[in-house]
Amino acid sequence: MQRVRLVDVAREAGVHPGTASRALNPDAQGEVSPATAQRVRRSAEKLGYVPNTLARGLRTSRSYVAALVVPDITNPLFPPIVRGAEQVLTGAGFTLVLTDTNNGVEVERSQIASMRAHGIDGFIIATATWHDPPLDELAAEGFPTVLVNRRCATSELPFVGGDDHQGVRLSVEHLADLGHRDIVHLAGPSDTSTGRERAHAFRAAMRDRGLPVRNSVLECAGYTEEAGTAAAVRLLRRRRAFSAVVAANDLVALGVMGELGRAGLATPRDYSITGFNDLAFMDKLSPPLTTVRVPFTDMGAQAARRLLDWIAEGRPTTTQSMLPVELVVRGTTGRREPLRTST
Amino acid sequence: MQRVRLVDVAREAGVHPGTASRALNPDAQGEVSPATAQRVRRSAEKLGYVPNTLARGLRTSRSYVAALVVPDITNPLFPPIVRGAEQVLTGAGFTLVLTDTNNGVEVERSQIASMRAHGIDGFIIATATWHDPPLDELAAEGFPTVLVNRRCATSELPFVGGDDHQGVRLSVEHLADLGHRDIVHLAGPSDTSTGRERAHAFRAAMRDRGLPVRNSVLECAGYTEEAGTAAAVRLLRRRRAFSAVVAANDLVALGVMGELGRAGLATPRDYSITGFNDLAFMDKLSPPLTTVRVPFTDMGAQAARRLLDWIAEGRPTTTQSMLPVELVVRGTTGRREPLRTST
DNA sequence: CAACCTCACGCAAAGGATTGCGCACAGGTG
DNA sequence: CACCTGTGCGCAATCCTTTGCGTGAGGTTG
Repeated sequence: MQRVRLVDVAREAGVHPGTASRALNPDAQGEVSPATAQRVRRSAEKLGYVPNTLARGLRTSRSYVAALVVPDITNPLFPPIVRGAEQVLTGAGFTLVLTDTNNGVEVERSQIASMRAHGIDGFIIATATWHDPPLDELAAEGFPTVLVNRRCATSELPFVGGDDHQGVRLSVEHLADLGHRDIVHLAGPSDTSTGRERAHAFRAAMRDRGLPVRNSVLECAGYTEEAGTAAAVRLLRRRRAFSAVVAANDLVALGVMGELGRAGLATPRDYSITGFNDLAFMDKLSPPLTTVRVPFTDMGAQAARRLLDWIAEGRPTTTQSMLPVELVVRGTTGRREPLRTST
Repeated sequence: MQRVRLVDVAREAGVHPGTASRALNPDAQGEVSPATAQRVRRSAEKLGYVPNTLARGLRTSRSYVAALVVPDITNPLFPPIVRGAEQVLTGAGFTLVLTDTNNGVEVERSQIASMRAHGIDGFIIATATWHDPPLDELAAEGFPTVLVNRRCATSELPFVGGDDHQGVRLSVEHLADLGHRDIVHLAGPSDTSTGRERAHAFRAAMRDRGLPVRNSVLECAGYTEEAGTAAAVRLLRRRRAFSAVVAANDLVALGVMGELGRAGLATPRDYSITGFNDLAFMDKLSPPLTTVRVPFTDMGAQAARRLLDWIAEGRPTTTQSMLPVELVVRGTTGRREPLRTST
């Protein structure tokens, strides 16, 4: 275990533990003479003193630990967020605890409780659903919490995410510029803010371009490839013409492309499709996916900074912030060709 | 903060805090009458008591926190490991702290120190380099630590990884079966166990098939796409015939395919190539990558179990364990065609 | 020279849970 | 009825650091 305690350092330096504490604590520099401080620091170094963060936390009720809650770390959009947050946090002397709820709201609740018992200083939450009681509770208590990527309906918690509206608008306009009129949106689940807002933005963008919006939105069961596949099945079954699809995200797009491919439809020949997120390797598909790039690393980093600010200031500093996104045009979007309906 | 303390529960139940502690602690069930225990538990529930893990940890020097150290969470091979470990850990009432060293050995050292100051109970390390002093230190102190994916030369720390030998052997034999003789291995960095061992396995497998091994191994600077690109440049510059390459991992393979493609060489027409790891989306490339599938989620889970065992038993339970891997044959390997040298 | 101020440091409590030790009481035995 | 055993529980120390308060020495001012 940790053999050397503050007392040991104090004894070595010939001072009282309290003095040693002050000497080592930058915030209390003024309260101890430079000479003594120097001596204490030297002793600490000599003995290899490492403060016991638990004991400190017990006294100060500050643990310098922040928790990041993700729905599924295996989904490639989260690692960059984790990384961005981790860099900022450790840069500020904080430690990151990570928890993966496996998309379970019950797990989310219990994990949040457990983390709080561990005395963490704040949360970064990437699992927000549109109605999310545990988060409302956090918000009500004023516990430092910032939402990332997704937000929820009610709470006034600070949020940092990508500019979904802009991303969808860019996609729609790009497709419209290519001559597409019958564009469908395979929306994300409506219990997520991203699902709702992208769908909303889609309708708005379509209307602005004078394109038909009736029955142009299908909701997917999740942000997964399987959900995309299922949505594509429904899409084909409708026997309704479409020449382009705006997918809720890259994974959904992948599922759609797979299913449509099985039905004999190829992109960009038979239809155009856009994704969202620009996950790793999306440029290596064939054809490479046209999608919206979201600065996830920045998102994680910003969320962490917001959280740190809140912890330092004692109250939330900003509310919502949207990071700019960018449409990256690749191979899955092309000029609209004479319509071909499904088999 | 946490309003309700053990004292509050004790008062509510009309007992001494010490008794309340025992009543709530499963390990001390025998020391308190069932009736009292019942009453205390009821009070605890009624008040919504959540034990303060810091205070408990301070006394017991057990924090129920384990740390996972990865070199770069953004590398798609790590998220599954994280996930596997996280599931097992939280299942056992543990919390996972994650730290990303950004491939820096100095960061690794400081993070390990910082984590220990936080009183964590053990480490799962995925950053091991072949010579890794911080790990030797951990090993020497007998601090619960298990290595995952990579191990190091010296330490006797428990290790769980994929069966690199088997993976490489399967790749080589597959290529040999397709008629390839001039196979090169683009090895991983020799300061990683995976780099060394895959290279070793490659030579052994080649020899066993009676294939030439002289100058057949080139070391890459890292496990990245860029390193693969650089290696491919060197490969072409040698102007030495080859018809197949066994890449150190998928990322390297991707880099190689990119560079060789720029030189006018296509797979599987002009050369065959195998990867290692079977990252997400590798089946969606064109052509889809032939590679070795490694059970990363299991790996993470097993590593976590080993760690938990060690913590519970007070000493390491097993030493090395290799998980079986599997060659998944896809589109980047084909029959050897008449050789074409580079431009 | 006395009264007062400042600065540096010591003292001890606090933070919340665990646990070894010992006491008291209930039940059993001679 | 007296004594003994065992069980259930209370007491207080402990884990380690931080911090409000107090004290003494040394210096300044009237």
